[in-house]
Amino acid sequence: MTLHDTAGAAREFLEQTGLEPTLNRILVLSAVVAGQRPMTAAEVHAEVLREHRLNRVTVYRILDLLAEKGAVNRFSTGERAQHYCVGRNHSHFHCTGCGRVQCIANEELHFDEIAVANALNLDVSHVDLHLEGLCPACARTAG
Amino acid sequence: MTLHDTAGAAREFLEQTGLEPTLNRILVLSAVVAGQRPMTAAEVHAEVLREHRLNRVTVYRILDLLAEKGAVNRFSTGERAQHYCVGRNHSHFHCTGCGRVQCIANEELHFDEIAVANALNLDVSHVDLHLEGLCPACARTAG
DNA sequence: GACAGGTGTGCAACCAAGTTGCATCATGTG
DNA sequence: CACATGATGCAACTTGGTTGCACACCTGTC
Repeated sequence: MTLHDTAGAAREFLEQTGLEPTLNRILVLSAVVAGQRPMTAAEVHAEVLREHRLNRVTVYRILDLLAEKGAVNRFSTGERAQHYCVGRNHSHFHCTGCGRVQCIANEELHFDEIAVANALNLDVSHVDLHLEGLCPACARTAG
Repeated sequence: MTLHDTAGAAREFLEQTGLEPTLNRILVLSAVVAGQRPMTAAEVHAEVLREHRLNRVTVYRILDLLAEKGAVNRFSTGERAQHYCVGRNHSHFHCTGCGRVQCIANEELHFDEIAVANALNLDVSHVDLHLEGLCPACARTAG
């Protein structure tokens, strides 16, 4: 998948959300959508740079905006950099061997996000389940 | 609870784990144990400094060591600083209003950490459930 | 067409959290 | 005592992210 494949949807989303669909925003959102796994801001920047030059500060600002509008999820793996991805009802597996992060459907984990959010008498707006361990490839090498 | 109340147990833990029970280590571990909620490295440092001077780098190194040995949990809230706490089978609630973080028993959330860890055919060593929202006090102010 | 106001972007400087390299000190062992 | 080992302090550095400010561009009004 390339940025071009996802640019249309990205543009559409921006318009619907009332954000001006500037080229930078379209490309940043497209990059996140096109990415096969959660990406850091630096990775998004590098990806967009392949076809259009823009400042890294702009990437941060756009990602902030998109996260705030709910277009992308922002989460932290415990490493320094935040990660960004799209989609709902999933959690993240972080391989401590190679550092890669992947999304895993909550269904597959038999994890009910809503139930957990409602279990407390607290105003929970966001639930984030983070799994850490070794991916199959790293487990083979380590084992 | 003060550092002195927890120092004995801290010393004992260090000895059992084969770590030299230096004063710095005892005080750092005591501070985390005595803390009512998860603390950042800077908070631990400040707490220990109240009664004994030590370098912030030493705090980072000791916390690393303790996390590695399993004496403390290290986790990330999405803010920049890592948080440290003790105890097992609990998750964390992060108030986006006041920034405070608190531990919540997994039982109370009806969350089965082990089941989630075993749901996948992956080598999961660590599960971390992060809840975000408004604590009662902040919800009152905001609402 | 001139001009005001708002928004998006670039650039340089900055900041906070954490890390690294190296000197020093304490402790233990032959 | 000589030497090795581990803990600590200190300064410098790195990384990811943020801020302040200038400028470009668009839109609406006169």
